[in-house]
Amino acid sequence: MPAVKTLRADGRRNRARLLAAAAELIRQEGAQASLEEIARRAGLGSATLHRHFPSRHALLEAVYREGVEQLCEHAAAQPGEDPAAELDTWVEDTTAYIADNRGLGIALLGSADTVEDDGLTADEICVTDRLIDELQILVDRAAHAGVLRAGVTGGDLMTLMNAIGTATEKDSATARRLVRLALTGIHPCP
Amino acid sequence: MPAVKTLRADGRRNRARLLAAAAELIRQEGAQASLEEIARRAGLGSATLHRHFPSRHALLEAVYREGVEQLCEHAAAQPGEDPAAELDTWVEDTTAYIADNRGLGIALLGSADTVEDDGLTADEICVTDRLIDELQILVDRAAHAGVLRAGVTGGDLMTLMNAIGTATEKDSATARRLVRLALTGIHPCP
DNA sequence: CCATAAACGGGGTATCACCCCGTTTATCTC
DNA sequence: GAGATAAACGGGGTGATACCCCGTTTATGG
Repeated sequence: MPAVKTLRADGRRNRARLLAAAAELIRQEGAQASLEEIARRAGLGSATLHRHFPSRHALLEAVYREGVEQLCEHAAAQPGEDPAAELDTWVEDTTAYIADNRGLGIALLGSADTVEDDGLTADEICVTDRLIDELQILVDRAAHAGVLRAGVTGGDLMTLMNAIGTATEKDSATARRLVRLALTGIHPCP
Repeated sequence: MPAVKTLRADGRRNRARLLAAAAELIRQEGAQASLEEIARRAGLGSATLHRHFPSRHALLEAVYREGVEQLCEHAAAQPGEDPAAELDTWVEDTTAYIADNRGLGIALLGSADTVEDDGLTADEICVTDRLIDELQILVDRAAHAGVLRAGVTGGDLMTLMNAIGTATEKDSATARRLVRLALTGIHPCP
């Protein structure tokens, strides 16, 4: 028997429907979208939503994770030659994604301290780690090439990305411009 | 008769109580604090709160404005000699303030598009303008001194400040570090 | 001091998050 | 393949909330 509990077939299917409906509504209305409406659009009862995702935070986290996976695959598919440009591009693309998916980042960051349920934090860290792991590879490479200001961490950039992406909701062009602005500061001057 | 309608004495007093209660609760619970609870703490009925502030956005905006006034006075009281350092300090201080007053910035930025009431936008622009006016003086001075990268506007910095301040809620030390990180990019290299 | 309009707040409605618990359904065993 | 078993479901209840109607109280100016 597997260590991780496996969902029943209908459970998996309904969970996927909920995630799809949530992603759609969140893109339209932001992270405070009605959970009832999400369940309604998925054609399921609200109790089912709450069983799969015990809190709003858990649902947001799951939606976020899906996008993150896509981003990571996208990033992995584009190995660049210039470490600085590679880092910049990844950070810029990821920030634009966060901007396009309104409020996900801040909802995750901001509700971390209000989460009182145990066990949930583990999952959350998992997602952040997935992103930071990917980012840290680029950060290390840039640092090794000497094109990164000392003391800059993957976590710093992660927070910055979340910040800019969230503040420019639905306006990924501005997000890109601002992140580029902020990024020019992380490279030592020629 | 004055063009602006003046409030009755009790109206002014109760409005002030509501603002004080709102500022306190928002500092504790963030921008999604219960409006009923704010009215309760002010010792007033919820209808009174809704009469003074027709939407959550209007209330947040009023609370924000008070803090902004203080910030502007604080900034005006410290005329520096180095334009670059002066700009940096103002941006850093203001960002730290935003961080300390959880979610105010993003709540204002993010709900701008959901506001359907007319006339409200005018007030909102007013507050943003007050801050940007102050900022633009510093930006212009830095630009004139040649210590500002071309194309950087007061609005860019404003969004960046809101972004970082909001993402680092309650952690103004991190806010300061990140804003300093982002800022080093806005000055041309020596 | 009185008339008038401004300001108030109790209580209504609608919506929401979240949960209980009886019902349906997938899956496993024989 | 049929029945046992537990997993998954969802109708509907609870309590809290945002927001508003409307009868009552109170400030203010003549």
